[in-house]
Formats: sequence, C-alpha cells, structure tokens
Amino acid sequence: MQSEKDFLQQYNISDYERPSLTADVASFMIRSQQLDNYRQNAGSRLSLLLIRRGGYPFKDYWALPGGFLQPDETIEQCAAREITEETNVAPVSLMPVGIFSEQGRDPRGWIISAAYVSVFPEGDVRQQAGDDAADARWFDVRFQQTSGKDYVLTLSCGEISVGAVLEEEKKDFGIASFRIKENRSIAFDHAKIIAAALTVLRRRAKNFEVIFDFLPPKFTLSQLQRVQETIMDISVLPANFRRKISDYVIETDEYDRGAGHRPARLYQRRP
Amino acid sequence: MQSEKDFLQQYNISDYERPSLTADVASFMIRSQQLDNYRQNAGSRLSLLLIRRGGYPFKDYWALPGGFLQPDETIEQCAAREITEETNVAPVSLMPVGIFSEQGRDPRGWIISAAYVSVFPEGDVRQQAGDDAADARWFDVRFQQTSGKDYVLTLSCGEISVGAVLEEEKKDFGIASFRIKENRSIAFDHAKIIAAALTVLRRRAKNFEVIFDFLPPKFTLSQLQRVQETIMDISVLPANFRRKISDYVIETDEYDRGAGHRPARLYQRRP
DNA sequence: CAAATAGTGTCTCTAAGACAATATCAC
DNA sequence: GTGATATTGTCTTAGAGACACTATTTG
Repeated sequence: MQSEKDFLQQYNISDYERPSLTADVASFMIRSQQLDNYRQNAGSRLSLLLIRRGGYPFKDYWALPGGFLQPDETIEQCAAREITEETNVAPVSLMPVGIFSEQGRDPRGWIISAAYVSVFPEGDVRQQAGDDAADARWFDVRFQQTSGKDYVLTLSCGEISVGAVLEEEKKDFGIASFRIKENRSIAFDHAKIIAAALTVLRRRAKNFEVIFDFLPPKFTLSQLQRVQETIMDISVLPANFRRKISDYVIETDEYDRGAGHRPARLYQRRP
Repeated sequence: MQSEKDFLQQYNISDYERPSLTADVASFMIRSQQLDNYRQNAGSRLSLLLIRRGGYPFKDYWALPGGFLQPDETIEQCAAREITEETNVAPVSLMPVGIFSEQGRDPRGWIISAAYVSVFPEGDVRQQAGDDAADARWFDVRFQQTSGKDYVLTLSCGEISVGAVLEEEKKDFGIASFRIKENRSIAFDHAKIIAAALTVLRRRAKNFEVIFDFLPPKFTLSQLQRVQETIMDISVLPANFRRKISDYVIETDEYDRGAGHRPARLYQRRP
C-alpha cells in the first residue's frame, strides 16, 4: 500500500503544463495643485503610475508596474514588492481587482495576471516622480461614462496622453468587467485592468474605506472630502460630509493654519 | 535592430519557474425539508458541495471541487468546468473569492488556487446528490462567530461531520481573511477558503444580489426571504422584506397553491 | 472689510424597523 | 372554525440631502 510520503516522492509537478503568473498594480495618488487665488484651497487630481516599456512586446507603450510571482512569496507580497521597487515606498493599502486570464492577452505566451489597486499618501512619492527609471510617470486620470455602457479613459502627463474607449461587459456582483473598443498606447490588456481598478477604487471610496490612505495621518475634513470628490468625480455639501464622516475620525487639538481663511482642525482616523 | 517579431521568436517562457494554478469552487445550494406540521412552510438549510479525496495528499479528507487551469480556458471557465463535471449542472452564478498563494499550502509543490463561489437553484442538483462519484456530498453549513474574532465552521452530512475553528486575521476592505486554528478532516487550506467564501456569500446576500440564484425563475416572496435568512442566519419581518425587495421583482399572475394556508403569488426577478 | 473656507443647526424627505390588521387557504 | 402564511397599512425613528447661518483667518 502506498503511503502519503511515497506518493509525494513520486509526484512530479512538472508533468503538467503551467502558466506564468504576474501581479500588476494600479497605484493611485492624489496630487494637489496650488491655485492662483491665495485664498482658495488647492485643487486636486487623481493620478496613476505607469511605466514606459523599454523592450518588446509593446515597446514604447505604457503599462502598469508588475512582475512575475516568485516561489517564496504570496501574490500580495509580489504586488507589494513590485510597486515598492518602482516607487521606493511601500503602499499603505492593497486591494484585489481580479484575475485576467484570457487567451492571447500576452504575446509572450500563457501569462496570467492578478491585478491589485494600491494607494499612496500625497507627498510620500512626490520626489520620486520620474527621476529613477525616468520611465515611470504619474498620469492624471479621467474616466467617464459617455453613453450607455461606454466609458472613456484618458491618462495624461504633460504632453503625453494615452487612453482607451471601453465597453462595460457585465456587472454581475458589483464587479464590472470591460472590453477594449479602442486603445491608444496602453500595453497588453492594461486598459481593461485600469478600468476595473477604477471601478473598485470608486466603490471603496464611496463608503469611506480607502480615502484615508490618500492622506497623511493628520488631515482636515476638507482634505478628506476633496479626496472622495476627486476619486468619485462628484461633489457633496461640506455639512453633510462632516456628519457622515464623524464616526470614522477623531479630532486632535491641532489646526492647519496659514491659509487665507479660518484655520481647519486636524483629525485622525478612528481605528 | 531587433523587431518585435524577432524578440518573440527568441523568447522562451519556460526559462522562468512557474506555479501551477487551480480553480477551487465553493458551491452552495439551499435545501428544504418538509416539516411535520402540514400547514407550515418548509424549513431550509444552506449546504456546500465537498468531495472526498480518494488519493494522496489528504486522502480521505474532504475538499472543495477544483482542478488545474488548462491553456485554452480562462480561470472562470475552469471554475465553471470543474463544478459542472462534478454536478452535471452549470452553475447560475460565479463570484470571485480570492487568490490563495501561501507557501506550503499544497504538499505537492507550488500550487496556487483561485477560489470562487457558485450557486445552484434548489432542485437542479437534487437527484445528483451522492450517486455518481459517490464521494461528492452536500454538507449542511454552520458558520458562527463565537468570541471576538473566532469563528466555528461545521459541515455535516448524515453522520459525517467535518469542520474547523478559524480566526479572522484582517478585514481590510470588507474582504475577510482567516487563519485556521483547528481543522477536522478538511483538506489543504480549504477551511480558510470556505470561510472566505461564506463571508462573500453573506455580503452579497445582504443586498439581494445573489439570493435569486438559489431559486427557480418563479418563486414566492416567502421563499426569497427564507433564502436570505438562511444564508445570513438572521430573521426579518415579512412586511419589511417585501417592501425592500419590491424594486427587484415583477409579479406574475400565478400562485403557489396547495399549502395549508393562503396561496402566495409567484414573482420573477426584474432584469 | 472682502473673500474664502470652517463649522453648526435645522428642515424635509426617504428608508428601515416594529407592529397591527386583514385575507385566504387546507384540514 | 382553526392555524398557518400572505399581504397591506401605519407609526416611529434614523439618516441623507439641501440650505441657512455663524466663525475665523489673510491680504
């Protein structure tokens, strides 16, 4: 009779055909820009990290950072490692988006991608933007529904502008899936992954799950509101935002002075 | 200068070490049992399909159905194929649970699992229960929080009872992750996957996303309510359930007669 | 003082939970 | 008729959105 030990000694895993597995990460950050009016609070934009591919395939296209899973790590560790290698900063949160396994999605062969969203607080990554690899850039994100099930994704960084037109295929359980109708300079099926990542990000921003990760530990409620508004592309009344967020924050004794208006109290996230 | 074509010809994907990828599926069904009292509606239990492992590793343990991804299919197609092979019925819905990639989770080597929840309407699978493979059985599910972050999972089928004690590790974005503290006859890390699957199922049942999939196309509102109550282990007032569900259903002209009480109107899901 | 944001109070409307009351059938 | 579920209506309370109003700062 065969024992478990015997079985495992005879078992050769390389008898079966296997795929390569990568983790691709959509990293988001909020970037503020000072406005002309000294009184006004800074405007802000949602931005996404892309890297320009130096080699084939999709040479000179823009892609999400990512890389192959190694035997000594989990897929989440792989995602965190890849994004840290690119930015030198560990992301503060990592959310699963989905598995992309369609045939032909990578011309190199049978390569499957697990996609994640990661978030960085403003400032942590600022100095890094575009120096090291010189091919990693933060792109301003625009993702808008046009008509029916069609969406337009536009990513811009200075004069560089890439993007795609996508159609929502199904939305079975709050999980949207997209089909690429047109594609401008985005590598692989990454336009699809970015659209899915944005859907995940927006859903999580709606119920205050992820907005804190875009800010430093202490923040004003206006900043927090601005994060939510920027991600979701909506605007809400300050009074109502304050009431809804009040359960999730703790007030401190510090204030954000020096603006051209009444100082704002700083808050912390309630654990 | 190298062209993309040249690059792809030289590229050999087998230069890199690769994992095996499997899809494991937690299939749920509601089973009714007639009560003694002829007037009373049937009681119901949530049940989960497990198969007894005939070979090593984990011989004689109970496991989720699943199998290796093939090159010509997506991971969702693989999950659907595996569960259809087991039940002879195509599942009506398939929801992602997560990727399980911890080292040592499978003694055969580097094997990563993508987990899914699938749902069957009552009746479709009834005749199948335990005849074909004779090692596939539907287990009644009990999953209860005991103290703090501890949960007890109990799966029972006649005299067979398996289960586990789990601790909730993190709940970062509504996505719960568990650690196995004790394990009774559940193969691999499948206790962990089942706990995560139940968390997903309960969240989706809360907002009426998945409850329809447990029933035939036409159903009474009481049946629908019973599905939600059974999955979430709660009880709600019929009047309130009716009001909340009304936007999601369309009434038909048919009635469910023959019970020992007033006939109930049949409804359909609103598309 | 003017302009901007910070912060509080209140009104209305909707949704949810609790509960009362009526309807209808099989035995 | 009795006992069960089916179905409708109403009361109360909590929360969301809209809006009015006050407070505080810098140039």
